[in-house]
Amino acid sequence: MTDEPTTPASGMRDFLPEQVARRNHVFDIIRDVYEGYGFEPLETPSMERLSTLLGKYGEDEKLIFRIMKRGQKLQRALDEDPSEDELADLALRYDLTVPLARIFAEHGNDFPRVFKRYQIGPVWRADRPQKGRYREFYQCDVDILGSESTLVEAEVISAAADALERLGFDDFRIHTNHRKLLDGMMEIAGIEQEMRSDALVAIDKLDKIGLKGVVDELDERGLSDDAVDTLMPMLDQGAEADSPPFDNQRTLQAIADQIEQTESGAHAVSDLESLFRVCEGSSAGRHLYFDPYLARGLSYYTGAIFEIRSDDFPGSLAAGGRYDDLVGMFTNQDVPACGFSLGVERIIDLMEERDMFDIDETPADVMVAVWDEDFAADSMAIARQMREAGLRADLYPDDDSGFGKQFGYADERDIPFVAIFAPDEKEAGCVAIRDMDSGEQTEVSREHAGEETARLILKARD
RNA sequence: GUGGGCAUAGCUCAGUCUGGUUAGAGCGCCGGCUUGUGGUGCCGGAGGACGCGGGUUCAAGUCCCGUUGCCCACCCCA
Repeated sequence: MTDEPTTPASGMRDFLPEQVARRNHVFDIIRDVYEGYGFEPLETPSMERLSTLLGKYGEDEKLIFRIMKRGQKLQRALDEDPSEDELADLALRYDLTVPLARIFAEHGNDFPRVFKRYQIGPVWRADRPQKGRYREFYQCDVDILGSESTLVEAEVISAAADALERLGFDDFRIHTNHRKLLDGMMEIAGIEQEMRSDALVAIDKLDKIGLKGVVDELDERGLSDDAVDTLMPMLDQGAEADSPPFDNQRTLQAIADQIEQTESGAHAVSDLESLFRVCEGSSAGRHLYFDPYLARGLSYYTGAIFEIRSDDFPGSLAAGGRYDDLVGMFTNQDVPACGFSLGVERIIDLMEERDMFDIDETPADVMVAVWDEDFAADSMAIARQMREAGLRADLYPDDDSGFGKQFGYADERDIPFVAIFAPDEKEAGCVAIRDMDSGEQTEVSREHAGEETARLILKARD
């Protein structure tokens, strides 16, 4: 006995078989939907060079899990009063988007002119854990590189909306805004460039701290009263009821007149108009909610931005947007890009809370019992016949237990049938198949035990 | 990085405020009733130096200080 901890490291989780089954169920549906849109799978390593990740995320960079240099390099670094970043040369990936930009910069010529990819995998953030927030969590990303059309925005949010609907969600909103719209507003309000990201953070909090809260926070962050007085009414023209049906076009028009005097504002209005129009034909359409207060923290977004929210969950279930300059940070070429990421952990948490899982978690279709040591080879042979007939067959893992114990084991694992081959059955040349639900036993021939059992089970399921 | 809450059996928790004989419950686990047959029932059993360290006291699971871990909130984010 030692006092070594047995819980996973902070913010990390173990998954028991039942949980894995549920998670896989969710991943399977999402993958199926994404592939249905023609997205191709792409995988990148869990670790990246630290320099690849630095400078892409803004403030959040401090949450990147750094990996220390090793051996002599570490010694050398230690010798010269190093900063945290000088001690590390690698890092766990912080999201799936920046690695995508890197791989596109490397392999761009190998991809089609417009490249649609999806990726499902874990990412790591050194955040303090909290409800719906983990240090290791899966993201399910779709991204389209190489097109400036708003059709691309429409595709990625539709894929996400379809996936959510397939998982059983209905009451979610896709909050939509545009970085350039916010830029235009801030320009009109005379907010200098270096204040703008601060302003965005405050604006983004509307749903949490309310209108007055936003005004106070803008004030605290050092914006002039003039700027705040100009900015807030513009934002507020966009305020509409946050339940469907949403009249996004009208909301946009209310803002457009003023905002179109700036170049970026005009660009944003035209983008959003086009997006709203295109989406009318998509599954995202009825969920789309133009929200001028949506800002988003990540610094790489350049155009439309999105966040999916449900009233039952604090924070967002999914997020994304256009990031036309990210690939350019790795190579000279300009590659327009837009992506969307489902926060599956939060989706799964919410599904657990709402008891939305309804899946068959049985680990096997049938368990083959073992009478004694002398019958063990026969039991193995029967299990093999069952598997060859396409059944998931489990073999009782011991040869000296009574049937009572063996049935208990099958019952505990929710295995619906038990196959029995003991002296009586051997005598009769049969295998007894016990229905664990009813207790009824049916005999199948020893020779064709596989197919006959498969038929029997199939029939019982109807 | 900041604030708050919690830590007692394998699990979920009572007991702590108002210190005092062998620390409880439910569930789970093991055995028996049931030597070719489970689930339900009845009977029995195992399992805890009360997170860790120190202090106060005749006496600490209970009060005080520290520490670690987890959870929740803030910041920020999927």
